[in-house]
Amino acid sequence: MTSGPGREPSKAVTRPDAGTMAEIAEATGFSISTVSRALNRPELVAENTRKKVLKVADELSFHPNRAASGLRSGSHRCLALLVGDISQPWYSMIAKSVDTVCAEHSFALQLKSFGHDQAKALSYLARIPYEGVDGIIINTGDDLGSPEIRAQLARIAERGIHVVTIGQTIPGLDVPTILYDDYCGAEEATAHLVEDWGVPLVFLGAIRGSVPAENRWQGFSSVVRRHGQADGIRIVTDGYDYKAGYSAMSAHLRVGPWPKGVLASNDQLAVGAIRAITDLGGTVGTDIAVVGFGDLDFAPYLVPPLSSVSGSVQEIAGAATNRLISLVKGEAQGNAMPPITVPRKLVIRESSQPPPSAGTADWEKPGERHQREGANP
Amino acid sequence: MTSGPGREPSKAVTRPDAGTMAEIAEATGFSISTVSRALNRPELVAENTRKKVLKVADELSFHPNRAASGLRSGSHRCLALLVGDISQPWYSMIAKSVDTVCAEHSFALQLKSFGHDQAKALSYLARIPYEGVDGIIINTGDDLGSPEIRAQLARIAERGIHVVTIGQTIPGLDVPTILYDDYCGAEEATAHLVEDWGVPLVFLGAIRGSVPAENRWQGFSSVVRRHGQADGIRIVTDGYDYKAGYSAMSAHLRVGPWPKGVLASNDQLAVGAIRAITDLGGTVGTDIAVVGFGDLDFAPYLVPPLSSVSGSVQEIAGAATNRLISLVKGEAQGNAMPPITVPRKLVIRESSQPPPSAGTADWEKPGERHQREGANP
DNA sequence: GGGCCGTGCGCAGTTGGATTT
DNA sequence: CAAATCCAACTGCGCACGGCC
Repeated sequence: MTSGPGREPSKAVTRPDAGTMAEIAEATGFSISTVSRALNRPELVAENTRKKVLKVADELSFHPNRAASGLRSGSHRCLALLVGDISQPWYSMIAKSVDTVCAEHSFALQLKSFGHDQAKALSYLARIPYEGVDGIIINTGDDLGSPEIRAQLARIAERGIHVVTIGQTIPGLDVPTILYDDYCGAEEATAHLVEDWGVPLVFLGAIRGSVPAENRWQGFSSVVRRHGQADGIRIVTDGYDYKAGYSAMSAHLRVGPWPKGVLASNDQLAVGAIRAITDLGGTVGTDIAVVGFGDLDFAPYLVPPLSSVSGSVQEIAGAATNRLISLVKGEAQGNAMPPITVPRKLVIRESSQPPPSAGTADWEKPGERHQREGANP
Repeated sequence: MTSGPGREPSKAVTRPDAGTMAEIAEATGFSISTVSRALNRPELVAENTRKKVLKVADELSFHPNRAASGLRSGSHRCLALLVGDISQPWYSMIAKSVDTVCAEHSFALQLKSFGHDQAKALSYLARIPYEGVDGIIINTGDDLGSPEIRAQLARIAERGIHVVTIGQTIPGLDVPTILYDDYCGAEEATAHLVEDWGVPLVFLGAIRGSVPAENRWQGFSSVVRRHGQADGIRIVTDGYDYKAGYSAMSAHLRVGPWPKGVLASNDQLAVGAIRAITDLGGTVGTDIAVVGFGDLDFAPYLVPPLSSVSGSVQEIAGAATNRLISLVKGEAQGNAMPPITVPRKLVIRESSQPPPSAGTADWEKPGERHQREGANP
């Protein structure tokens, strides 16, 4: 098989001309290590040689091989994003913002979507230490307090891989966290419903094990309680998608007196609820009010436009990513980062605008609605 | 600083007990290479030693370091997914399916969402050869035919990194592709509209440079032409989101006679269009029909439920990912993979169900609608 | 003398310390 | 001696070779 005195082993076959530091070294006459320093620590290299190296590097459109540089230095310039389910709008918006910030810092991003399946989350976490990842952002509504998850997270932290969470703290693990002020957001929305629509109200969505949903429920019930309604009514849904909202709401409406308003734990549930109400002959925004959480892109464009508790996704995801990158680069200490709480703000649209009885005139003219709407989609 | 005769260099500080092959070797008494063989090529190792190695590996919950093994072997067991915009439902559904298949094969997945920005796409592609990625799945409606993009793709292919595309072929680049039969899907939807609603009809969404949208437009106009309507009317939108559909549809409805029906290039545009029609006093499903493309999760739960041209995302994303993994593993040759075309199927809901004039009785009873609807959400 | 195993090198960089001017 | 550069070791793993029973 040996054919001639060629000095290359088997390399040229698989990846021709990989554009390595060795090539730059050969082209410039410097050693590989000088090339490396010229690129990474310019202050240690003479002005002139640095220029030469950079010039050749540019000509070869050289980028360092992530795997190789990470191997020795321990820094792979790569983050991981672990989310409940990337196909849900909320998580995909988070992913977009995280990806954007990563790209700005020329970090790569690994995606791990565990479909709200604890076992899958666990297996993803177990592999993290070997993935060549410097840090991980965790965002899910699911409860991460289980001993197995916490054990894996401890292992990860032990290996020097940094962790940042969005939306919930993990008991026993002291990592930077970005939170929404869901409690206050729910309070504001509930106050609006009580004042403009009255009681009873129902809360849609608090299944067990969801941390943000629990906060929203607490905010809701605190306001309801203040108005003499015990804790308020809680409709437990089987999941967080459109269908879950539809099913749970339908079931509730069929068996008892209708509430005056609904606060849903996210916009998908709200959409399902609106459909259920409509199906049963109700008119949302007239007979009954619906408010969602998240203020997804589609909220202003639904029929009727959906009121929702908004919050800047960019802000929350950007903050998380920037913090993680700071940690990874060693520019900051995790315990020196106070938790951030991002405010929520209620956006009122037709699905919960005060009913005709309490409202003003010109309410029926469709042309005008658009005017009002244009302001805050 | 040197305190005592400790024999470790500086390792223990940064990442204590990394769980390497060296540790397994030490624990079992075998050499590192034997451990490696026991794990990767069991047939070359004695039954007994293999068992011992596997046992210890399991106890240490050992996984090979991706960076290191990829460095030497050239296979990183990692794919990249390049999408137009991960925050759009379509792409996030694709991402979910791709992630799932990757996890099944214990491949990692890098996410690159370029926000429909050609420059960003280009910079992502330029870095691909250095990211430690074995292959890349490209899915976007944007036209990838530009010379710069094609040059980068050629470089990528040259490095032995495999490419698979979803939704469009790239001229001059012979890579496996999975397509939807958008042309036929549009034909079916348009035929339905013509027969049940009549003409004129409008097509919403064909901005320049979107390949699937172009196919949908062609399918639409071929049917319309057959009914003596020249090419049909095409409303060009400024993007693909809810807002674009709303703006374009509003503008169109204000200036001319209303069409009998609308075929939108995706469901987001359809939602925007429905809102525009409603705002201007129309009733979707009675005065005018709307059909979308994609059949997103929310379609059955909108008011009115949205007709849409569906197609299995799992099928398309799964096929693409499996093909790419086959290529990477060397189990197949790219040119031996015929293009797959996944069928589309029209799902009719209330937004385009035949109008009262042509329909039967009991059409107004809301309770009944749900019955009809329950069949196919 | 053919299974079984260890040695040594290479992958593409990074880094501490030695070497050169 | 200080600035600039180089040498050699090292990262975790895979593979060709060769040695040993």
